[in-house]
Amino acid sequence: MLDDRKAAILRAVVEEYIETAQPVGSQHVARSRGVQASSATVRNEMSVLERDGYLVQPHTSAGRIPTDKGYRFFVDSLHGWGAGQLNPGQRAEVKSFFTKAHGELEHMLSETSQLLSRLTDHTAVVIAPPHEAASIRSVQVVGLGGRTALVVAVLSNGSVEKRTLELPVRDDGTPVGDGVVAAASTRLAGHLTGRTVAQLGEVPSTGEAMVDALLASSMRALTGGQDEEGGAVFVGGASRMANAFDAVATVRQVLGILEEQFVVVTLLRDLLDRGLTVAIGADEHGLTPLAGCSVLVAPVRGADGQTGTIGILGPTRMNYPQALAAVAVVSQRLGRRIEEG
Amino acid sequence: MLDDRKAAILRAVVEEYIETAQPVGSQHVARSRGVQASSATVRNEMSVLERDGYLVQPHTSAGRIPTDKGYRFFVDSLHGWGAGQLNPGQRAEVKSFFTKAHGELEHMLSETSQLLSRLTDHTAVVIAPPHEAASIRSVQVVGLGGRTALVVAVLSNGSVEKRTLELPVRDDGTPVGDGVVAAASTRLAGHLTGRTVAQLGEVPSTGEAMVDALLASSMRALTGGQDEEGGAVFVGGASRMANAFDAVATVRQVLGILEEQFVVVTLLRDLLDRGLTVAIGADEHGLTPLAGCSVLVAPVRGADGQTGTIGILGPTRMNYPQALAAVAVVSQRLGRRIEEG
DNA sequence: ACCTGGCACTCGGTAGGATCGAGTGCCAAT
DNA sequence: ATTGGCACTCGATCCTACCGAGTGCCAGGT
Repeated sequence: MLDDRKAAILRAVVEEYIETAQPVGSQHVARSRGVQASSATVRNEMSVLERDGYLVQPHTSAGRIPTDKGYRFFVDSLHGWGAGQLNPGQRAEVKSFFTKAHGELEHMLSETSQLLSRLTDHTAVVIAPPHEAASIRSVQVVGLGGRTALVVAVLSNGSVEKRTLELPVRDDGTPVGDGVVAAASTRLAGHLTGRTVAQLGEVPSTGEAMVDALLASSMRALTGGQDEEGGAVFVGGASRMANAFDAVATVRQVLGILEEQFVVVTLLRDLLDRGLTVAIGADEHGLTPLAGCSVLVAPVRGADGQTGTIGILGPTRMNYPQALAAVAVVSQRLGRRIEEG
Repeated sequence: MLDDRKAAILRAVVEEYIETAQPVGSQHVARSRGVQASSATVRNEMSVLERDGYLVQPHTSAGRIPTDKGYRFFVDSLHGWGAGQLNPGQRAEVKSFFTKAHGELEHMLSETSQLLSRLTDHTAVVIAPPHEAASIRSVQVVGLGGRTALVVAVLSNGSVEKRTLELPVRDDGTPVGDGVVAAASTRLAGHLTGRTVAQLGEVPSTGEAMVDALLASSMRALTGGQDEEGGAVFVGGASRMANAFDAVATVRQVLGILEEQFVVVTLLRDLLDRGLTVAIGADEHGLTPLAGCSVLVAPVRGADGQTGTIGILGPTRMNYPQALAAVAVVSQRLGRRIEEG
């Protein structure tokens, strides 16, 4: 693909550009270790790299900047060679975070997104594991006093799903009473407890019309709301996006995307499905408003093979080794932590 | 305080500055309707207004810009005179939103924050009503399979509280079984159902040690986590903050504040307590990182006298009449909607 | 055949200077 | 007390010159 020297030069350019955000010239590259050549030679090589699409010049007689393809080569060559390490302070931070972590899953995931953001100084995203595989530990129908009731399901992974529904009304126009609600509740519990969310099945008729009606709407509520497709999204450190770009318009655009949870979830899931861990630029992740951004993902494997997702979003010129290391270690420890419950 | 002409001039300056974001000069003011004077007179008046702290000049021989004090006078004079109206399109949007609104409270509040943000083109905040006043409709302890269990409480306002806890262990080191969990669950339900969250009281001893231990830790979990003080925070349209300022550093700072839920909640609650509906600049809202920002709040009164909060956050040079109108109508309709359940 | 030092050239960025014009402050006249 | 007039200020804009990092290319060396 690229001979050793070209690769070394390209790596040097990427590294320096990531650090300085300035176009890098042949002299700097020639001086950098790992490259054994005069600036003139480097110039020649760089012009070839440019012709091959790894570098661009912002304008004639300026240094070179990596293209998305350039970054891609960089991270690929990185991937093989063993990623970077977190510095000791960060390692300690991660460790103390996960030993102190406790309480609600949601809360912990939210905190995790902030941790990851702090580690990388970029925006982090954490997506809770979907609960398709989880089994139902308890279901309950609770009347709320008015015409409305709530179906509450507790899942084996500790999450709680709830749906509101309208109580069926009797012929005289009044909603059904506590007795009917209780009957439906126990019957629902009897038939659904232990099943997985994915396969709820049917609850056989009781013979009592009102109870059946309530059961039906409960089931509808439970299965209906499910289409959210995967768990909640936690975005941490969105404000750090403002460090990444100096055009306020760009910041706006990126933040706009981050507000659309659906888009974010789809993006990360899609990348995982494609087996990518890092997507560089719009060509790879497919979101034109995120041109100039890279996305980094990792699955979080807990028990039961259910997987959550974590990722970070930053400018294409981000510190990939550091970010990859952070994502890797956090995904690993978070997975372990979830497994423990 | 200010004679009529000065007031009119000040108003004219504020209005034009809000619209154009440019320092406004005496000629523009003289030409604006509501002011009957030559530009020379306006100049004299404006220099008085500047001496009194209502206006500033960014630099000599430039137009004037309102100070926070100037904005304050403006919104006060507005307040008396009857705020602005939403335009018909926006009215329609609000109406259709609240007729279509359905489902989970949380989901609706989140959507509402986005609605409010869309209406005002600023960042909106919605805080769910605290559930101190709500009564408990159902409590349940559910074992999760490992050493952990979940206490789930359904409240009369439709919200669900859950806390994880460690199951007590028997002498032989194994966690207590389903029987104990069930016993604790029913006992808990018996004693707490119907009470308000604020006054949970004590659950009398059962005589069985394991059950008592589980009851105790359940109660600790229920009362302990309560300190979150008020409901969840929903921030809508944070990305619009990037429209308000063109210094990326400012945007960063403001977004940073928005990420600290506690600060946001405290801010809005504090303003409500002080009886303010609009706080202009750091002097009034007290957050130096939000210098150059105004905060607009309104309570959302639902049933039971429990109140949520909505607010918007924007640059001091925001369209106050429009924003006030939007906040007012949304708070009103949201309150009504919540009351209905 | 490949590197490398040397050299002319390019072009963005910065600094200095001239000009423009919106806006002010002040004064004298009404 | 108000207003027209006038000199003055000062940011914004434009132009020019210049600097320097960087390039492309060539000719000489290994």
